Amino acid sequence: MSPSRRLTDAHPTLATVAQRAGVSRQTVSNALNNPELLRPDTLARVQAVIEELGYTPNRAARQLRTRSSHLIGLRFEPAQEGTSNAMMDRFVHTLVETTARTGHHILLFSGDPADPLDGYDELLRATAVDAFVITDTYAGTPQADLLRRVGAPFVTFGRPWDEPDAQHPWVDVDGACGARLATEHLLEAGHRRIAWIGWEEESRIGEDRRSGWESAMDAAGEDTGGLGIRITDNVDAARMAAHALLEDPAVTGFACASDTLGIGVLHALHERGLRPGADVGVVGFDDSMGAQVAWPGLTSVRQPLEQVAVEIVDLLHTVLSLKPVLEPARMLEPTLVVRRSTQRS
Amino acid sequence: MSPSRRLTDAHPTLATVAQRAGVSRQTVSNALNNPELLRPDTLARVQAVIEELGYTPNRAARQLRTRSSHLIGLRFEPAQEGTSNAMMDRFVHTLVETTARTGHHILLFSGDPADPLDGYDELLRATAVDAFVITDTYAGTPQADLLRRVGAPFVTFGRPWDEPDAQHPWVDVDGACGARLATEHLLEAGHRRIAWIGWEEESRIGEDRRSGWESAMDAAGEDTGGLGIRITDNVDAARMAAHALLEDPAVTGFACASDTLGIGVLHALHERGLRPGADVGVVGFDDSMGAQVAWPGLTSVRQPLEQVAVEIVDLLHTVLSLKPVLEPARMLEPTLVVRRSTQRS
DNA sequence: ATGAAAGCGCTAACAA
DNA sequence: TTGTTAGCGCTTTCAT
Repeated sequence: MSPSRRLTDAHPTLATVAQRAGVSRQTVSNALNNPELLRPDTLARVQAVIEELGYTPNRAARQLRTRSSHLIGLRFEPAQEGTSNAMMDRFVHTLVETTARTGHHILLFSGDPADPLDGYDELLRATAVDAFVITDTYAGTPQADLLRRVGAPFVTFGRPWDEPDAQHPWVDVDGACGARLATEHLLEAGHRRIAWIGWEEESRIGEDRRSGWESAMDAAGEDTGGLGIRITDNVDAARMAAHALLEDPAVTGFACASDTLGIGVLHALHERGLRPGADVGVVGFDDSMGAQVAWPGLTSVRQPLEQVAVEIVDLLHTVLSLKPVLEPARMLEPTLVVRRSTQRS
Repeated sequence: MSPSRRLTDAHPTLATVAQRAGVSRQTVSNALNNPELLRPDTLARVQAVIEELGYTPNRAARQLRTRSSHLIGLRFEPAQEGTSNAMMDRFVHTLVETTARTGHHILLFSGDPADPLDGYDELLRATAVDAFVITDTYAGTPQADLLRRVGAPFVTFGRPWDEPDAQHPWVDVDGACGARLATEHLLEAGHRRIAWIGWEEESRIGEDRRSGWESAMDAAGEDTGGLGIRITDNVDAARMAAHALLEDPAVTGFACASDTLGIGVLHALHERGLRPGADVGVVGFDDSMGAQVAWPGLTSVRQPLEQVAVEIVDLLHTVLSLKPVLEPARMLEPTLVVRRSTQRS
């Protein structure tokens, strides 16, 4: 058995490479960061030694010198309103992959859930990260205010609800558009009295989505009176709300603010012996695992999370390069994933 | 509007604090790292200045000097076999919180999915991380071999299937125990012929779980012939497998390797007009969102992911402190979350 | 108990 | 095109 080695052992440095290649340390540094400055043969020689020794620049030293850690901070919360865990996973994965393309990594940190600002300042003062991605913007954007104040680069996933003309870069998904898509889809299937089951009024995301339902109904000349319900995000609450609404046999469509709510409606239909799709159309929101496995399949609005991540990284690079941000606000459109809960046949 | 400031501006350093407090830089450093060396009044004075200036030591400089980044590397994959996205989320969150308590952060990196080793070596050579947490151990542990070879500290979530006496520290959840729990629960509810719907034979995790079903059935004196099915992890495959098994009316129980499979069984019952719980008992695995929202509620085996994370961090600290690891292999037991799919009433 | 000196590995600025 | 010098902010060692 070979002796256990510590991480620190035997790491070649610039000096090792330089000596071996018969050049100065600076030349090796240039070979890495400004290869066009070297004569081709010198470059080749240096690169060969780098390869041979398996040399990788020490991050700490580089960071100390350049004041750039190539680390992007992301405060990692448990499930958030409007963003189920699995959604975060899709988002974060693309974020990791996309930032990796420019040698950046994601640094996860935690913070007191009661204090949306917790954690940011310390990482900043320690110069541990170059920038932040902020995801919990649904309750205002105090983090954005803080970071703007201290001049730290950041991009948010989520628009600044309370300050529509805040100048910071953000990417968001148009929830109203998603709900409109859902409602129009139900209208096309022949449903007229389409109910909305959404979240409490305090939820900005919830109200935004609801507005999409309203506008689609208005455009179709349908009355929404008594059809818009606000409840907590919970299967049973939705089940009971659906039962109440279904007392009126004219109600044959449900657009919901989440898959959880949509599944609650499905349960109510089941209990009433109504057939999802054939008798009553139901659309959820988020295209979560629940929507995929629910019986008989729940049509749902899917957010382009991968694209959100890509756009965020793009904005991040612009911000970090100190270039002016041409399009600091980017709204992406969700799509509808059709399953049997809205199919008549 | 205040002028935009770069991250680098105006960060106080040791020297700033020292000057302000009228001591040497060294004394400030000691105030931070060896406060017991200072006279109480000096310490108080220095701490006051640190507080006043909002000083936080520069990570890069400290890392360069101490060769410790306080960063833990975690390769972030999309959904993995046996670990749904939402599960990873629960696990990672606790990991972030627990490591934070000792000033560590999680660094996410990606790697070529086809190469389980991709990414590790580079971070190691750059001395970017102090240690790794490895989660994708279901297909062997080549990463562990690599890291052991180069002497890098790490802990795996998942036992070394192919090398049962590998000496590296790991934490895992006893899947056989979980399946046994599920099967015994069904037996207690009065079911005798209990089928197993699991994954393909190549899956170590799948075979481990299956063995728990077998041992529980054996202990109860029940024959398992023809009752153990191996399919891909997919609702429809499970639905069809369940239909086939239900041709034998004596089959009234299903233990499954995942919630997806359990939900497939629920769909089959529904199509046959059988009542989950009352007529046929079904148990899933993972306690995912699907199990919670499935109609009428799917009993499921829940992994103690939070505890897994805590144990991993504990092992990590031991390894990083170069102390001998007393209990390098830790097997945790899952629990059963009972819902209506196994309730007779 | 406190201070001075040295150096971790790198790159920016300048000199050759 | 390449080499020399200096210094990023910190901690370790040794002297006081």
